[in-house]
Amino acid sequence: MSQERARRSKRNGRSASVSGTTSKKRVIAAVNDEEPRWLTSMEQRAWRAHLAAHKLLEHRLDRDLQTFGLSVNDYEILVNLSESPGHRMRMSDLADATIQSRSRLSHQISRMEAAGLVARETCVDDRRGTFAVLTEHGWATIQQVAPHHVASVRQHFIDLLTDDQLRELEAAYNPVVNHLKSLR
Amino acid sequence: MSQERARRSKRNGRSASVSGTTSKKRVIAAVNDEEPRWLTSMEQRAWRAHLAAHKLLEHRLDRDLQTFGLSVNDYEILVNLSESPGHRMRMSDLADATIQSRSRLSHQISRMEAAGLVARETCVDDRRGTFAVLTEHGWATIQQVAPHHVASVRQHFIDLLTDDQLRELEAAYNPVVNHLKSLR
DNA sequence: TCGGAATAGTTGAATCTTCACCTATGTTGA
DNA sequence: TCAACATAGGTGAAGATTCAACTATTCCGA
Repeated sequence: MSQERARRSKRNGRSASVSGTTSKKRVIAAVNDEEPRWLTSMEQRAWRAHLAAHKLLEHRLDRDLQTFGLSVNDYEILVNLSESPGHRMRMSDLADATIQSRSRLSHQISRMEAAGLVARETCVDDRRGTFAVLTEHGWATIQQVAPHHVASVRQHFIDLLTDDQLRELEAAYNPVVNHLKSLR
Repeated sequence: MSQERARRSKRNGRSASVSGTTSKKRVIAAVNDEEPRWLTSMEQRAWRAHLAAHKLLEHRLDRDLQTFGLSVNDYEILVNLSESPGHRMRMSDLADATIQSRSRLSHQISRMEAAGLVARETCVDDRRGTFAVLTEHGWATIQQVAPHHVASVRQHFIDLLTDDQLRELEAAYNPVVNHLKSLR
């Protein structure tokens, strides 16, 4: 996803090879002490199925949303705002809810602002803060697009699974989500 | 993921509002005929768990790989090449295997070539073709990094699930993957 | 109450991805 | 056999994401 660190290293005159930071050495030691526990073929199939399904799904949903000039990221923002009181959220809360960096959200909101979907409002309680607020156009857009998006999600995902499978999937992922959120 | 279509529309002087292509009208008709089948709260929880888990996982794995100057995309390429006879694959096959566009792969391979991880070789059988080939450095890199990456995948995903859950997950996703691949 | 630390958010530059277009080679059928 | 078409891959520009650095405000302890 990002090769910036490597390039940065190069720019700084450090090679991308194994050596350098203390934390890296610690990580390496932790693994070098023992024989790697490679994935069994079953584990590998599950892991690769997850990766493939996600990539293909996101690509397909993006395609379907393109019809309306939206990306899945745009859609996610619109949904979050539309479900919030006053159709507004603090930037940080929105960044957390959509699992992305504040910087990325800031750029994204700027683009959506330019497209007339949202507006920024400064927060009176905490003058450092900013609200992202749904505009009329944003609200109209999400209402119009939502049925189509749900249809896509059903067609390409939900309706291909049984209720039991969906429940199992949720039960399986929740610990993963909690684990990873605790690391942030 | 991509707002390009929307912007392009704007550039072309067409609005991003609902109207325009024939295919769009068809899609809209298909949905407008009936009341949208909204997701049940169970379905929604499953869908959102999938999305959250994937985002968090990819972010974490990227972080862990950054230690070695690689992205998950780089890693995936290296794995595919290292598992192929002669440590080489045709560009198109590699693009299919990693589920990305040829253009994106081409840029990616150029960057990895610059980093000394892979090389391009022209194909003698089909002179339109190109092989991406693992270099010594690429091979050394994947061998060195793989144990750490597997440890990450285990720590943040595999080891948090039971064998049954993994099997169910694979069984659930395979139809989705097949469905979506058939659409491409 | 003052000054340092923490928090909220933005910005610019570098990198990565997407799209449309382009070249070169191979395939096919009239 | 040769013209039309299809396939393999690359390229440049525009858009999206990341990282580090920055401003402005708030918090908090001495």
